[in-house]
Amino acid sequence: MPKDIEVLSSVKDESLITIRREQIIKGAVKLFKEKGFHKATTREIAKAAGFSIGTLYEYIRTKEDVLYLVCDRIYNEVTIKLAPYQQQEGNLDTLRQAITDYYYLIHRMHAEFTIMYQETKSLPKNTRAYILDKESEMVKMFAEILRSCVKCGELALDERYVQVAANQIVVQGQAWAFRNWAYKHDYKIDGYIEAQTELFLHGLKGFA
Amino acid sequence: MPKDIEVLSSVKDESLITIRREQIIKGAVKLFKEKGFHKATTREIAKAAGFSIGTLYEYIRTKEDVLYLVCDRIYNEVTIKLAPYQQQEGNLDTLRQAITDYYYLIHRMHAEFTIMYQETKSLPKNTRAYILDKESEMVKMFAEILRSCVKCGELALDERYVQVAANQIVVQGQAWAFRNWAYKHDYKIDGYIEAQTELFLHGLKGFA
Amino acid sequence: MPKDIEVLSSVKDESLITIRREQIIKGAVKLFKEKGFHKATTREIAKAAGFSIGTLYEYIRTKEDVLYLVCDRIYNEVTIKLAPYQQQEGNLDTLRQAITDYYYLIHRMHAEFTIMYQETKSLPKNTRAYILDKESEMVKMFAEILRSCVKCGELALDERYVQVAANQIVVQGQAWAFRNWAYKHDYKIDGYIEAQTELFLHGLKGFA
Amino acid sequence: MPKDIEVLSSVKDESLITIRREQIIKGAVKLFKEKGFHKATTREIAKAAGFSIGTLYEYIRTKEDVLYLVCDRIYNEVTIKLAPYQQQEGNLDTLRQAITDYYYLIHRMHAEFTIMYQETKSLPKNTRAYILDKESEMVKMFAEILRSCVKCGELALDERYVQVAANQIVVQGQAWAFRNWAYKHDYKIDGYIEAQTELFLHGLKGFA
DNA sequence: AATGAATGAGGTTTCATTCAT
DNA sequence: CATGAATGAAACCTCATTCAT
Repeated sequence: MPKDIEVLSSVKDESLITIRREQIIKGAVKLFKEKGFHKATTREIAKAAGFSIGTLYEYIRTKEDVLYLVCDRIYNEVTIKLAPYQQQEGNLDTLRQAITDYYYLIHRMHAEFTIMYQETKSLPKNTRAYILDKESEMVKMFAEILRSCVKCGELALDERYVQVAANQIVVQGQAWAFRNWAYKHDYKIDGYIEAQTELFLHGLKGFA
Repeated sequence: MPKDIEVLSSVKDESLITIRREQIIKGAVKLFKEKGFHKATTREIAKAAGFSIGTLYEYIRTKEDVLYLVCDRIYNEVTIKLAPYQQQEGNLDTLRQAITDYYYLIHRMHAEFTIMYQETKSLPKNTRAYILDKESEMVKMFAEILRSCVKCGELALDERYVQVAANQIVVQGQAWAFRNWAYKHDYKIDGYIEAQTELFLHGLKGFA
Repeated sequence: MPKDIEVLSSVKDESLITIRREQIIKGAVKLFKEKGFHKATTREIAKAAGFSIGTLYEYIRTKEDVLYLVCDRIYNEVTIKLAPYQQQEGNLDTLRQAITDYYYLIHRMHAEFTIMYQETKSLPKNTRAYILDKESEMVKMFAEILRSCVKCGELALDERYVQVAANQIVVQGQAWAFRNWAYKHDYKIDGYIEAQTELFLHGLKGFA
Repeated sequence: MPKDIEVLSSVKDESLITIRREQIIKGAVKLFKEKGFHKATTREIAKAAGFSIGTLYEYIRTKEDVLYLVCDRIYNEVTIKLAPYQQQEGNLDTLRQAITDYYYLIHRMHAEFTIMYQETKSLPKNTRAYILDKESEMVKMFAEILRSCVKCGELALDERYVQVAANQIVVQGQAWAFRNWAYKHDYKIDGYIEAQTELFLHGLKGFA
């Protein structure tokens, strides 16, 4: 379990910090989605958050902190959403439900996911590692569900391929966000989830 | 078929342009891979290419041109590599072969693919559209092969899902590049190709 | 009446803007006089104004803005100085007085006038048009005084030539600034004003 | 009499130098008129002249040389045109004729005159002094004609004011070029010459 | 004599960050 | 705690000039 990374703030009042960071994340997501992390200036971020540049720097230390805040937010939501599925015996229905929940979450937060996806490399080394750790955990969670399904006999998936399969679930979910330009004309989220799920389960050969 | 976008050069000698652009692409790929497009400076690009900043600007007009050159290069290679598969009747073997060729190409050019993948949004609007067009063509090509397999009876895939499937092939290939951190401990490219192919064809349920 | 052109500033405090712009104009005039607009660098302008390059750009948006600021300043002063003569019945004494006031102003601001005169073409199109408009207004003002003199019988100047005459007054005044190298050995401003006035009024033939 | 300034050339063939310089001047005048000396690049100058940048530098040593070539050309033409009036006894008719010749020349070469007028300050010190010298000579020539008129009794102009008068003739001529925007709607060159001449001779008071 | 590719100093402008108020 | 003016390093790009061919 990755250790939390603290974004330092010179403000003492914790509840205020929460409020302001909320504003920062909300403004930043909108901005980053429009123009990307690099083309968004700190002044614009402050403005989008609803306060001055000086105030912004009371709650973060560098521009990269803002990006981290956004990424961290995503994984917090994911963690909350998928908590029920962790360390629990499951079957194919559990898997289907986890995928559905995960994909809907991505759909709801597609702006955030796209940003994370495209700007991760802009994070400083340590925070970047932290984010990748979080992502790995998520993969691990899906891997566990897959193993559960194997254990209870509903799936016959060789252990060697559990990793690819779990990664695939995660990637194809994120693809709904970062590759939406390719899907939006032909699919809605429900159809996408259905198609992906069936493809996973039955493969091309058995798919009708 | 998207119309080519010309990167203007003030140098007249076409063969020299080819040589210098080659140097630019090679240097830029290395650099962008290391620090990303935005953190790489034009002077560094020039240095990595092996000449002065002034010379660099004899062969491009803006920094974004360099990124475009890199992206364009990728699709040229892809087009060449996958040309044999275009507009041709095929079966499951054809599909397997196309996927294999495509994934090996990505493996060989993983640096380039990662860059393209993460920096596409930094391209100016028109070149960005051009690149997405190229990507769409590739998806379309895999879609056609899939339809061929359906036609010749080796596959039973409803037309409604051809799009997702084709996109999935493409995305999972690219994932080998941009998500290598997740795969490199457990897979080599051959194993990855094999696993992906089998998953596609037989799905989780029938996979052993 | 030409509409004012706003030079945008990212600073909000209006009075501070006034102060800083004053510094900018003062420094720039000195600098432009010495080396001309093109050879003066923005960094030098900032230094001459007494602050950093970053601060300079808080109060202007482009180097051309500085030139515009200088030109605009001149016409503000001219407008203030010559306001009493506008839209008012006048006679030869009025004319003499207006010329005298105008020429003294030019003398006092000869550096500024020389700059405006030589660098006007460096202004971007719209601001350039604005400046020429202002100049036209000034000519028009002298033309009106001339017409007054005709109306009250102190002058017999055909309407067809009012334009040249008015322009001549303006040009010869500016010549004191931009052509000072030709006059400074033989004239002081008073002698110059006197000579010009008499030449205008009596011509070469009657001049003694 | 100012000593000629040599623009060095690495080409030996004198007649070729003459031809090429002609091309340079012609191209440069067109270019400078359009965008000014500073915004015109040497490459553009070379292109406008009809040859390569390398060749351009066979016939000049610095960009400023081009400007000097243009200015020098003007005074050569003026000298040729006004040669008949030098060191010769004259009367009012001589004066009228000299002015007319001079103003027509300016009209014909208005592009060149405007350039010289606006870019003189961009010349390096020594060539600039040379050009101002040439200008002074011209003023002196008109001054001499004026003195002739006084001597032969057709004019009653105090010696103290000969300088202003001569300068005025020169300046108002140049104004036709550099201030054409102010005149072109109301005058043609003939009307302008007539108006100026009459104003000079009879002044505002006696002008009808 | 003509060419044009190469050079790099230096120009303008941006923007993350600080700090006095 | 909030503000926003000030800072200056550093980015992108231009262009006068050279020199090998």
